[in-house]
Amino acid sequence: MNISDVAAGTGLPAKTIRYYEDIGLISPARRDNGYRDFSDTDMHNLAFLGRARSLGFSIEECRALLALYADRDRSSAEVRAIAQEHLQRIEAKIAGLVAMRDTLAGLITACHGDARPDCPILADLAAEPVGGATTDPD
Amino acid sequence: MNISDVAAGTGLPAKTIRYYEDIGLISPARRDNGYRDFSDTDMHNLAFLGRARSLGFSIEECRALLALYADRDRSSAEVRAIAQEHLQRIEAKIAGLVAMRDTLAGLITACHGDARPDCPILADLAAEPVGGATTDPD
DNA sequence: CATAAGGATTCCAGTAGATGGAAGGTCAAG
DNA sequence: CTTGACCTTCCATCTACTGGAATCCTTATG
Repeated sequence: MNISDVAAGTGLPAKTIRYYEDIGLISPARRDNGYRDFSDTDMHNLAFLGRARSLGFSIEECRALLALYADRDRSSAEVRAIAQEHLQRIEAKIAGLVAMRDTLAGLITACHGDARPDCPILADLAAEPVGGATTDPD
Repeated sequence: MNISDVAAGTGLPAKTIRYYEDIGLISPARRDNGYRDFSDTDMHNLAFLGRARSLGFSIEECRALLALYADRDRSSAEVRAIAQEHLQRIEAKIAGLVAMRDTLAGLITACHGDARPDCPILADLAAEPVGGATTDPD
């Protein structure tokens, strides 16, 4: 198969597929004319990579998962550990974003958003470390 | 003030402060010896930037917000628009991550995670477009 | 056979937002 | 004068691609 077939089959851009070869995630055969010649396995692995990436696994995690996938003697515990760690990072990211969202949503609600310059959003961003607490902590 | 004072005062690494100067977010004065000489305003602006960044605003949004902050004739509507747009991107990101998390959490729950190679996580990543439809499309 | 379109190839550069490190100038203390 | 802490610039690196240029290969058509 040519790269465009694989691109169509996996949904990955040809550029990305070449990149994945560059960084050693796949190693498709070459024809005499220099064209890559993808096997069904290559295609399958690329689809695997596409799905893993869409779940947010990093390239290095994808590399590890692909190796485990190829290893018939793997333990499911190894795979689970990678996924678990990734899940925790996602949870952390969600928590961070939710905190951002809540703050931001509060500020947006507080801002009248008209022609006047008065703006709680800027006021908050500009906020000096509050006078009250610093003046009389005890 | 020297850069390390501002770093301590804002919580931003000196490297980041230099970087912000590089990209034109701030332009501190220079002393004869070449050292940057930060004013209170510089410090204030850097703190502003730090807070805006921590709310997830992009550098370009920060630049816009800083300009609006400096503009006494701004309309709060402009600020609100930037924040609103940013909020929507955050919401979208959260939604994407929550979808990832749910899928991943489901797979992790399904995986026994022991010494056996059998693993629903890999099985899902490897999933071919289901056999049923492809075998008999007509 | 010439040619032109459409794929394929490689390689270089750029994206966001820093961060690490090397090489070297400066300053204050002893 | 030396030591060590601080400052400077510049270049490289990170993630995961993506865009574009220049060139080569294939296939169809006149």
